[in-house]
Amino acid sequence: MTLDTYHHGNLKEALIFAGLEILSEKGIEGLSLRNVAKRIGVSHTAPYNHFRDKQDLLAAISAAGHEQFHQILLTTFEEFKGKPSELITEIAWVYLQFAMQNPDKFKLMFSGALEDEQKHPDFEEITQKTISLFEEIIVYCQNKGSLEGGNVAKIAIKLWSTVHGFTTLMLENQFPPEYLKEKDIKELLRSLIASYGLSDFI
Amino acid sequence: MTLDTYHHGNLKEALIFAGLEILSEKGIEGLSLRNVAKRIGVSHTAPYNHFRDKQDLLAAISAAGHEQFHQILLTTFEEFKGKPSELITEIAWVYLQFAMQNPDKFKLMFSGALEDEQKHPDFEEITQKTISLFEEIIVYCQNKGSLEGGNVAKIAIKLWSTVHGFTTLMLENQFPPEYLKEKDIKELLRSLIASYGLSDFI
DNA sequence: ACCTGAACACCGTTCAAGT
DNA sequence: ACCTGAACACCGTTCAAGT
Repeated sequence: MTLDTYHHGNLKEALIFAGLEILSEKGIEGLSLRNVAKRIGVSHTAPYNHFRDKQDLLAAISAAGHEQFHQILLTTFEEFKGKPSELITEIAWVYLQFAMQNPDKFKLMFSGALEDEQKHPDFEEITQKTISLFEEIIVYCQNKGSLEGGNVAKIAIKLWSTVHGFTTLMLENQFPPEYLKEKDIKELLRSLIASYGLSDFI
Repeated sequence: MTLDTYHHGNLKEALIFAGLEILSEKGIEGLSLRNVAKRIGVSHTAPYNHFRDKQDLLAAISAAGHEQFHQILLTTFEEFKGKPSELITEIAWVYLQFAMQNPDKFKLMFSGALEDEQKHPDFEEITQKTISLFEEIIVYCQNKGSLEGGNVAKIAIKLWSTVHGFTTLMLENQFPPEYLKEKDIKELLRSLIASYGLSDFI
């Protein structure tokens, strides 16, 4: 109606940000195109000027989540470079924490709401960047002697599978209560990945 | 209209079966209450006589999937009791295969489309049965010396996390292509869980 | 007890129209 | 180039009504 709703300027970024808000407030079920449009006071068809369809908006929101996730991992890497024997455990710990603190964001990022990911280059790029960071951390730990040697891809698959599996099973409440009674979760995580050859200890 | 659509008899089972069909044909996105009702020629409100809401139908469909999954695991256990050193690998292999062959069924079963699972006793029961089977297999392998000793719950968490993580990451195409170029997947799975102390080999 | 049809408040998407 | 509003085909859910 009035001019300030017109030519919003950075409508695209506003839509992504609103999407992240709705995601944490109402979950992935409550995230609709009409919802995010209404939140920033724009017609429900306006998003189509910036996104091909809902999938395209979801990919952008997911990519924003991956940017945040990558930043957290990078910070943890820098922080624990001096303690290589604790580094992998710490990475696993922030992985789990990110998922528990942002459950719906994490689900959107990793569980396949995105069907044709290759169609969204921004998403592909940040995802590849995180995988490269994972590999960098693995090689760093190998050189410091706190992780078994050998093929990096194979160790990446092992560690990532273990941590991701534990995280998703925790997130979806699949573990029976008696599995989690014993110790604190961080200690459990540490023992999970201890099998992968932490040769020297603290 | 005519009498044969009336008093369908076993409408509840028919709805669950139709749901499983739609799930494998059109995926989880294409599974709606109106959809499954239409498939068996009943009004779109008829399901409400047998299910509280859509969640309740989804829980029943998921439970049916878990029944099938449990049967597969049980068969594999019986089949490989004579080869304890291969048993865990074989269980992991059918776990992965079930997921790859029934992707949307697997996602419905494990990724949290069900929110309040404790409200669905059938679902809870079959899920607990499968976990008990897992534990039974672990203890069997421990006694045969093909798996490390120690707390069963902890080993269950380890193995399940690894296999489930690998499976979901495979399912969602999260691994970059170069991770999977090397060898065949079953060999990769075997090496993934080899760290968990397969003391004697074939 | 079990099923139907109208009704309501939501969706994603397309399209002609406005600036 | 960017935004709007009507329109269409779908949803889940409720409710009065039928047998």
